[in-house]
Amino acid sequence: MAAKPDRKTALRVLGTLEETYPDAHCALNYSNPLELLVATILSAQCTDVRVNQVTEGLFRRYPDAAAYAGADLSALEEEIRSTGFFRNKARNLVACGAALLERHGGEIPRTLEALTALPGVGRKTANVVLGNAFGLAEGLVVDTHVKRIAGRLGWTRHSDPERIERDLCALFPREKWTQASHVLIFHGRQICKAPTPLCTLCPVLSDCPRIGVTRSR
DNA sequence: ATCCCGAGGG
DNA sequence: CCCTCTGGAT
Repeated sequence: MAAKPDRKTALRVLGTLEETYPDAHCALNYSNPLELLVATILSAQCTDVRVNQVTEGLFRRYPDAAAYAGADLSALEEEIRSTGFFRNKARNLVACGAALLERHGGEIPRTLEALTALPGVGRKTANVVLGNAFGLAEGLVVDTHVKRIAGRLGWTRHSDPERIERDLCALFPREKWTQASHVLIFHGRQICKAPTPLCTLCPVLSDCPRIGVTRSR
């Protein structure tokens, strides 16, 4: 049996990560909820740097939900082509604009349920928007980095992101969820990488179950 | 070849 | 749980 995650240890780890990465923040740094939503939709399998480049011009041409709803699909595809998965993303952005108009008067809804009901918006994107645009996080942002770290630290034994999120929510108080997402993602990108973590540089190595199991450099 | 702050469908 | 969708950087 895997030892169940120790809440006290987990909180200590999180505290250390917060001290180590005081500037950890959302890589898609948009206070406008629509911009954040669009940027996050575009971020699938794409670097945040490229998303920021692409969205820079995009927001001028598509300032609101109506602009996406009425967009020319193939033109939008071309504009976001370099972010990958561009056909899915363009179709979703247009459908999303229409859904925002029909269901929410062109505004961005503020609940997980309403956000995930939008085309192309899953749990991860919804949590990013809720936490960073509204300060109303209903959970943690579980991306590939958070998945990996939660597994390595023994915080979860699940692989399904929804169940991982449940485990992490149980581990940390609600007011820490958004910042926890940021430091975990930052740590995952800089240190606890896949497949080779830079353990010699890791600030929470002494609390990591992988000591003695995994070699690193 | 492998990775990038995923979503939706089988 | 699996698979597909896609381009760009390293």
